[in-house]
Amino acid sequence: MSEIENIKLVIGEQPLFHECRGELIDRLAARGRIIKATKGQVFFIHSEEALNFYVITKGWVKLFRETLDGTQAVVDILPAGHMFGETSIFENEEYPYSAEATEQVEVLSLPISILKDEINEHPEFARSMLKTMARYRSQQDKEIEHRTLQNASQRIGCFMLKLAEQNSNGEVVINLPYDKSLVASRLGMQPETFSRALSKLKSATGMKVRGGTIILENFENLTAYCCVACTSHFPCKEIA
Amino acid sequence: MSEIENIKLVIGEQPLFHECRGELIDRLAARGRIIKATKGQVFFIHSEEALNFYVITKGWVKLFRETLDGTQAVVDILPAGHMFGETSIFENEEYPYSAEATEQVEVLSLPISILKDEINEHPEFARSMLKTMARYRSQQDKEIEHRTLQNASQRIGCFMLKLAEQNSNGEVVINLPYDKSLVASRLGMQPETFSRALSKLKSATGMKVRGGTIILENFENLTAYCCVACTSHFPCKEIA
DNA sequence: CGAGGGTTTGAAGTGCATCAAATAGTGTGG
DNA sequence: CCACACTATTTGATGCACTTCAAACCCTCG
Repeated sequence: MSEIENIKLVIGEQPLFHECRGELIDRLAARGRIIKATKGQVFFIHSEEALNFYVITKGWVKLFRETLDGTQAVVDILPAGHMFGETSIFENEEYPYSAEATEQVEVLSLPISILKDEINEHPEFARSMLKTMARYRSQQDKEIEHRTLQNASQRIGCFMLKLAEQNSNGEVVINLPYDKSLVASRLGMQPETFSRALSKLKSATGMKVRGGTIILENFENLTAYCCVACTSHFPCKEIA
Repeated sequence: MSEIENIKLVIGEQPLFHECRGELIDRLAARGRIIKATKGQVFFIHSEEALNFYVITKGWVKLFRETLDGTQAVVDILPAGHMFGETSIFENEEYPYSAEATEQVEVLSLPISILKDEINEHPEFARSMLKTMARYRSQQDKEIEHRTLQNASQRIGCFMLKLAEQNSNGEVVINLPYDKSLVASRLGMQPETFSRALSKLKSATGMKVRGGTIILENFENLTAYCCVACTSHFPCKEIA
């Protein structure tokens, strides 16, 4: 498959571009570039001039900001299928955070100017962007809430619930998508705290932990533990 | 002035409606209602069906969510000129939080269906909503960051910086817009913590506190203290 | 003046961070 | 396939920041 065809495919899978005509897809694809990155590679840094936005096609990308003394705050860690850097159109053309690969990552880079034109010219596109943004916003709202109402173990449990799948035995299986210390930073805690909080969670819910795989008899053990300190009702995995 | 005229005036002042033609303003005004509320009065509660959105014309409105046991997380506290409940169009027609008056408050209530129509029919409107939402989002992002990187005193200082005005003597004057305990909840801390953190801030920066009024020799004392633990550079009061 | 909220202060407890060190896990080259 | 090097994770000990509960204080307003 040619690179262009590949790019078209990737773009076509984006919910944001679902309502777009083929003509736009062609235009985007013509100017897109696939970038392969290895762990730690930086795509752009905070407040740099924003020329491109990115669509993740493989791996996980960490968004973060850091203070002068190097302490960093993780904004989010995004999986394949998500975009980043696209909000720069609203932020004086500057990236609002830094972005780096957490492992072997593949992204599609697209010029941000196209986005802007598209918003102005195609109302359906603006609408679909509005929807995407609203969804993300309500997720971030919840994030703030969790940081104030939940303790470390509950945040971990809540994070797991969003990843949980029920297997054929009726057991709940959870696979952490990346390193524990990365999960820790995503949840705003130290790796040491994560480790200790996880063992507390383990003894509270009877879950079995082996590396990044967690097995649990049923959801209830976990929801009873976590969702007490949350204002939403389980099931709440409206990530889509 | 008639109520309708009054309502039109209020709507006209909303950045969100700046680009809208008079015809829409008329339509909105015809269906708007002014509501006066006293302290503690609830406009709507979390997950209730969303029929109206609101524009604050006087006073402050607290947005919050609460867990089953009554613990509450303050999402935001909004001043006159801001809207709330408007994001429900993207949240299955449910309010994503509860809203109550923090004091004597006046709001304009408008049917949410109009918003939805407007987005679909007028691209400029969708764009302006997109911009509003993006701005708010970057604010909330910063909020998350502050909760992880700043301690209580720094959060208070940062909150003050956004309210600071320089007076004719070159002094910096800050007036807390509402009760200290409300500020505390807005910043995600207990009133007691606020009180103690404020005195620490006082001795660290040499500020003078009398009730809700704070006077400071210059910005630098405060920025040096707070902005160390932030990834943005002062001045950062891009609230608009 | 007195009632009631808001605010401050004190004492004690909890949770998370930090620093340091041990252990488990992973991938590499021999 | 093993040993080594390196990283991720766990564990321990200690300290600090914030919370909690309790009580005093202050301020305002009827």
